[in-house]
Amino acid sequence: MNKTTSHNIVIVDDHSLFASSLEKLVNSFEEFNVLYHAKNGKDLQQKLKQYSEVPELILLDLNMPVMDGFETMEWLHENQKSIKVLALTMEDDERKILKMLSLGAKGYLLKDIHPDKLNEALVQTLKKGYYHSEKVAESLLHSLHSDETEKPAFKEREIDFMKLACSEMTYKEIADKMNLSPKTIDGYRQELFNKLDIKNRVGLVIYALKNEITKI
Amino acid sequence: MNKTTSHNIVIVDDHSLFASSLEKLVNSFEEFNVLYHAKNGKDLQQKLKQYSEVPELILLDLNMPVMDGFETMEWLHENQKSIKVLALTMEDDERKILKMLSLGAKGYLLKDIHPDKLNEALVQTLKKGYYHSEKVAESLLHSLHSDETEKPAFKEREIDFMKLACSEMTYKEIADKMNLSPKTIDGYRQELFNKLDIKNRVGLVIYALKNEITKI
DNA sequence: ATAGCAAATAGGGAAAATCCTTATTTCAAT
DNA sequence: ATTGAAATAAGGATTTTCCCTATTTGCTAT
Repeated sequence: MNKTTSHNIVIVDDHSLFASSLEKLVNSFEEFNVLYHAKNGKDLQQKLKQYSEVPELILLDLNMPVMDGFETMEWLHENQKSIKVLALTMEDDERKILKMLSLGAKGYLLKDIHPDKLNEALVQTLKKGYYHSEKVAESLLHSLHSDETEKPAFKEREIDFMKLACSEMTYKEIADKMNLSPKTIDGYRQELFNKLDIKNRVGLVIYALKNEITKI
Repeated sequence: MNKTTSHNIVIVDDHSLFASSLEKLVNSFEEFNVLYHAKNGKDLQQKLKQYSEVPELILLDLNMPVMDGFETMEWLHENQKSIKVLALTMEDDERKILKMLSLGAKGYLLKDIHPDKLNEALVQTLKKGYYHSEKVAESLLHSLHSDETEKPAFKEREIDFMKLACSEMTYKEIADKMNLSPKTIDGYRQELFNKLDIKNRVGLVIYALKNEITKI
């Protein structure tokens, strides 16, 4: 094994089966070597301290407990700027892609990528500094050209209200819970109905779930 | 390599990166060898025909396009009874676990399982005929002991109504769409509220989405 | 055929949600 | 100090939803 040309990689993913499997795959690539893997951002921070060898590149999952991919990316960009990061996830959600790239990720890979493409992505990221799969590049172009206005900006209290609206509580009960008059809640409701172009509470619930304001 | 004690495995998963990675991992286990992997049930059917060697065991993902894990399990149980199947998926949804086991799966693994446990699961399944992780066993016990009655049986029209209720239509509009009197719709509504122990339409929407009566 | 039973229909009235307009307070920037 | 935006909230009309109860219709088992 030619260790001199072997690049060190770290995998961050809460699914240990996937992480371990991926480690085997990456190790099977000529030029790459997995140092270790971490369960989440916190675990990564600890392991970066613990191990003297610093990886050149991190493969980062987004959905993780404790400290997710976005928080982790933010921290890495602040504290470990020399490490290149590729996001690796199931979801091709346009907003998430943009968010990760804006936080400093060098690329965004989907988990249904072909193994050969992963190798290529790793090589290119180290060589050119970035990599984007066709699918992701397409998504980005689409988001540039689409004139559908992006998600409207919500105020904190509106978001709180939306979350509570996705329950069996009446507006009066929601008002109590938020320590506001029912009439204020009615104002939020009206404002949201207008902004989102919806007709009733079910429309609001559907919007909140589709846009992951809340989960059920 | 001692091929005589090596058991043949097939992986069915639409995420080729995961499938390829998992293949490396399984191949690293002494007693196991991956024959090939398939993208979904249809692909598996074709490959089973194509290759003369029949696997002893299949690792089967649930969420796949074209032909999902449930359909595939059903087909395997009908047509390839000698092949043992382990479901391998992210979701620890009790109903899905029960459904897979009732369709004849020998076990149900979660993708956050530790690699060593996967090896153990494969060994045990071939030796004892089944394997269940602690987490899944717990789920099963819970479902046995929980006296919450299982999903109530819905009438066709009730299901139609529930789907339409997950929209911005008023009950009157739903009645029009279903060619029924609004009062009949109100009857469905009432019946469902009682059956599901919910208070209002938002509760119904949440139920329908949680139980995948409909999707948004 | 007929008793039984579920599905469909429906009335009345109360409660909640919706809609529209307008008013007050707060707080920060000029 | 004044302006202006954001948050809060009231009045009041209308529609939708919710709940209880009752009748009619149509199928099915005996």
